[in-house]
Amino acid sequence: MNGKIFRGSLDTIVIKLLTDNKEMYGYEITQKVKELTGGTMNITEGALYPALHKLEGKGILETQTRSIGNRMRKYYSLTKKGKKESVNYMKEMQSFLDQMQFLLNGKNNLA
Amino acid sequence: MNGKIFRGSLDTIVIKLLTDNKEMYGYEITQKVKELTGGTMNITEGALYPALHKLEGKGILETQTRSIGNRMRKYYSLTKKGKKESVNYMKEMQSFLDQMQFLLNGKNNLA
DNA sequence: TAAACATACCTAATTTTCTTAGGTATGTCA
DNA sequence: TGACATACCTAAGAAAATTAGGTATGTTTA
Repeated sequence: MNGKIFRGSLDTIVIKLLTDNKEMYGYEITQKVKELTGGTMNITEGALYPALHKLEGKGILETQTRSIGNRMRKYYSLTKKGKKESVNYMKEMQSFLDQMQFLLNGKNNLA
Repeated sequence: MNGKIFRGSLDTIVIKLLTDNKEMYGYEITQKVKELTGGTMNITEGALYPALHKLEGKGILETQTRSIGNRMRKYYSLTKKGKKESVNYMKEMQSFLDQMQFLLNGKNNLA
């Protein structure tokens, strides 16, 4: 993913998108993130596909492969477990965002 | 660093602290972050020292070693180059925080 | 109609950045 | 004196990315 800072946030992005959209396929996810961020964030396929496989292996995502014409698409959706755990992913990310925002904007040199 | 999500943000945290505090030594940085975040973020020394050495190698930080009694402290501060580049580090992090906040809170499924 | 580009999946080698688990040495406090 | 804090460090391994491919179909354009 470009923007450089992301390491660790890809899983959370995927899970959030699948919370909002029920099911999505890999390529669709890359396009959606590009669209939502006005091109600022770009998920590379080399990062995304292994991440999807990992989340499936963990039982957080499940897949359903469908043929669209002559093309095949692998749709990902949250499992029951994934829906439960998504809350923790969001909380952890929000906590990080808050702490980081505080470190950047807080008046850190008052002492 | 604990919290799991941070990968990539350590450099920015260090540079921000050195923007506010002129000069700090390694151990002081770990304590300061713990203090500022109420113990939520903990920078491990195994992550910090290599990061400091890397930033020094890049010409972003410079060091001055001082003896405090029989103890030695290695003080880090921003170089001229480091001060210039710090702006970009902050901008990039802020942009990430904004985008991420939007992805988490934005109404992503209106379409 | 052939070339280029978009869609759609994937992997492997390498790099970056972290965790874990040490090591060394001095200072302080119970 | 033994534990804990201060203060520096490194090395092995894991995790998650980048980079650079590969395969195949569908669409657009020169």
